[in-house]
Amino acid sequence: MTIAARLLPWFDSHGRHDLPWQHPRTPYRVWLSEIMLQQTQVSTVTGYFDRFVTALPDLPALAAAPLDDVLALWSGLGYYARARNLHAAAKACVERHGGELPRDIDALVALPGIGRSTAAAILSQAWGDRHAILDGNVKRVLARYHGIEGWPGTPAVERKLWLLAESHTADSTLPDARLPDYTQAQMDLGATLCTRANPTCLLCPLRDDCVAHREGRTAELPTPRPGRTLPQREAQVLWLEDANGRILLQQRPPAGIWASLWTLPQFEDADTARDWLQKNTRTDSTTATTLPAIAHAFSHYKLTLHPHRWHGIALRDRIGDNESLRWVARNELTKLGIPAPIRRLLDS
DNA sequence: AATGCGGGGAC
DNA sequence: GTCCCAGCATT
Repeated sequence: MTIAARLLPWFDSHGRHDLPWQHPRTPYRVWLSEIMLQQTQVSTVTGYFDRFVTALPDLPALAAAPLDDVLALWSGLGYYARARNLHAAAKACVERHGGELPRDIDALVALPGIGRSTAAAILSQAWGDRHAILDGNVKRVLARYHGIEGWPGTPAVERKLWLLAESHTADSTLPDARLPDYTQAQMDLGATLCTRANPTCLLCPLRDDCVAHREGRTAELPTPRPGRTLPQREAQVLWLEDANGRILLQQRPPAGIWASLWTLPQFEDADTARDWLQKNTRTDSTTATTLPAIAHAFSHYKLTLHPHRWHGIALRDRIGDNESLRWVARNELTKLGIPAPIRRLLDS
């Protein structure tokens, strides 16, 4: 029996049919959900999704919104390039595609933030077009089902998996009308049964034909990523408040970590922070409180933040040579894109 | 082909 | 603590 033949009946009774983007399942909502779900789990996304579509219910609304609004709606979700690309893609659709997402794989991939798998997921779910997806779930399912060796992050292994995914999607017994369900079913299987740790093979519709299950190797496949030790970095952050309780925020550079987001002024070491403070503020009659350090992990390094809080700060008249500093009232913080650990700190 | 890019859930 | 998640863009 084919994968689709086993998967579809399982999906009908055990798949997820109540995800927010399934009702209604419009191209815009499918697209937004796919972008939010890149490297992000469903449980994390649902709250952000509802808030986002309430604020920006369709593609033209997204295209017309200021980027700052989009980043504020994204604040805390991570990988902020997704939000910038989403916004840019919406604008491109208004200019080039009449305000709608194109129903074409190449036109979709040409949009920023949409790669091969995301384009396929949009086309198959929104329109029922026959395209294979290859996300983390499908990679894990196929690596086990076929007993594919090697870390799926390597191009050679990924090539293999794409070919397998395409051959299963080409199944002639898989009706056109069921492409949205087949696509969803693959992800549901990976997310609910064929999980990374402790998969529930007992309930799996594919287990009779699964190489990893047959050979007792589900714990070894897919091959894990080679280990890395993450470098450790430190930074000082200044939490400055003026006499009115407003907080001084600084917009980060357009590239790099937390690009274009608003954070507390951040420095590599205490000396640099002190110099900046003396040059740009009048701190004569104030004293600092040093707050507990904050540990934060990125995918490629660890960062320890050392916050220092000052009250009653006034800036000197001539302040630096850029426009990236802004006094922000506490109740205005929700309107800005602020990294999660900084927002947590300010809310504490 | 390798690296940069967040935040949190699961263990 | 570690690992990795509905990946893509850049180099």
